[in-house]
Amino acid sequence: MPKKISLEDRKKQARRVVKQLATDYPIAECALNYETPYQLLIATILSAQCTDARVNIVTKELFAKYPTAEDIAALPIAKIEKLVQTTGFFRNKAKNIKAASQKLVDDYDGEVPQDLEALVALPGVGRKTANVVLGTAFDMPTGVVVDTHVGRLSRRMGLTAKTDAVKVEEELMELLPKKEWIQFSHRMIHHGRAICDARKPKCDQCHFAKFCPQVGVAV
DNA sequence: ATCCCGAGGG
DNA sequence: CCCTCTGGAT
Repeated sequence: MPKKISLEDRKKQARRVVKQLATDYPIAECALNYETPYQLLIATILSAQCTDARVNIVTKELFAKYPTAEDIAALPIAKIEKLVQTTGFFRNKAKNIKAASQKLVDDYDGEVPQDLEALVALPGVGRKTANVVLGTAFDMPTGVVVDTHVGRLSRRMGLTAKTDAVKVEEELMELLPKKEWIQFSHRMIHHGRAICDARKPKCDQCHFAKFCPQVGVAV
């Protein structure tokens, strides 16, 4: 169990982290490939328990043939399953992608609504996916994207002790100014993939090591 | 064997 | 709260 950290300490630590993130990752962008908000929505649904590199391989073919909500809503489930098979959870993802696309066609003229409640009401779209779409495609941050990387790094760096993603998000929203939310998530994800990975974090190469409480500690 | 830009259902 | 869904990568 991680020990409890004071709010003041966590705020101070958050400022260090934000500063180092900006230094190490001046360009904070989404690693998923997409041309439209709809495509980002689909790519983000596919990214569950899958690497972004794998998602990009799958969406390259998917979006070339079926770029819009109308296109995917019209596809048979079996066809979608085959297209997204290598991203894992393919039956759930295929069903959700078709149903969400159909709902977009029916209720929003095939466009993606710029509203958290409306997004979360789409099949297969939870808080994490909705935050990604609103923050990245529409530049309308409604929260901090907390995926497996953001959660893991936030715990290792002493920003939170929570494991539940919603609670981690609440604590990060307390620590970070709203204008930092989007870049923070993208940069933390980059750092999580490149240096601070789950199995063997490269602490010897990590610029955060000088203020990271987890350096040299089994995580 | 463990983890990857989760969400839905019980 | 828990469990389930899944292939790919290391």
